[in-house]
Amino acid sequence: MRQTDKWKQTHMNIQIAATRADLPVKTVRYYDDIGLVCPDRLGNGYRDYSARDVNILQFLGRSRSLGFSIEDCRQLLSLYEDHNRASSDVKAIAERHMIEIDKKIKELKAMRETLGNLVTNCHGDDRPDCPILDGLANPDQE
Amino acid sequence: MRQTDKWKQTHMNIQIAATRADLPVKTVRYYDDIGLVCPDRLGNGYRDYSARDVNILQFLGRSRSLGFSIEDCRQLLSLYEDHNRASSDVKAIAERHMIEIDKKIKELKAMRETLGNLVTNCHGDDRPDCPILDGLANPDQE
DNA sequence: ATTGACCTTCCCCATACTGGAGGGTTTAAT
DNA sequence: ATTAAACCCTCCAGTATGGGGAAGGTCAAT
Repeated sequence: MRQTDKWKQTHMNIQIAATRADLPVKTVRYYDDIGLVCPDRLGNGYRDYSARDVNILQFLGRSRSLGFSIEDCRQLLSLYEDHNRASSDVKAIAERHMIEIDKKIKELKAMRETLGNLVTNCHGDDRPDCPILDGLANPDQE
Repeated sequence: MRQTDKWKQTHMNIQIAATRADLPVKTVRYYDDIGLVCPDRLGNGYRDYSARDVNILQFLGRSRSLGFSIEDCRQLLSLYEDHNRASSDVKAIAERHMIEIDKKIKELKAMRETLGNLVTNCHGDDRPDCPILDGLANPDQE
């Protein structure tokens, strides 16, 4: 049986699990190292991922792609697995993260605007005078 | 003479230089380590910053605050000091950086929207059912 | 038996600093 | 003159999230 035919197995090596979760093998190994997803081990020392492990890896992949930190993910995961959780706890984490994202967007937009002004004013030819450098050297000059 | 009265000196210790450039002392020392701003040294080994060094530190602070990487800053600095530069070289760096910023803004906005939808749908009370966790577990479900 | 594709651990690398330990120097006050 | 505070120095380790690669064990197919 080839590795790539093992789609219906419930136990698999790291590469198959990583492929199913759409994550790099290195990342999956890292998540084991830091105690996020620690699969069973086979007699030869190989990691042995279950279908449930893969589910959790996918959950992590999606959480990370939404920008949650590893520590946020750890909390979300623990809530995910706690069927007595309060949804307000989840919402609090997500809202806190949303505020962070909004803050970053705002910062980037401010940078982008300043930079855009400088770039617009720079003719960008062979001559040395450059409003971008002038602006970086002294932002208060007009 | 107190340190804080040394505003008119053209040679100063690291703390005064850092204060003038509005940068942490640690950062200024780091910029020396990586060869960005390497001041003279006094007989006792202390760094001795000139007014010109402070200018450059300010230039760096502003460039960094616009999100330029240290390596970008190194190039901008070298152009800043090269009076035969072509402004097009500066503009190219700035435009490349602007594209990066635009990309990040776009990514963050996408995250923010997805997250906003999840948060909006979560009632956020004591009950365990939670659209946020559901969305993270399976993003394709409605 | 061998080859190639797996798997393992371990260590270094990246960004741009930040914190702290351990120790020398200068300044101000006594 | 002494002492304490406030400087300064270098070096090491850590942050977050993995990526790259070496050295070596295992497995499947030829």
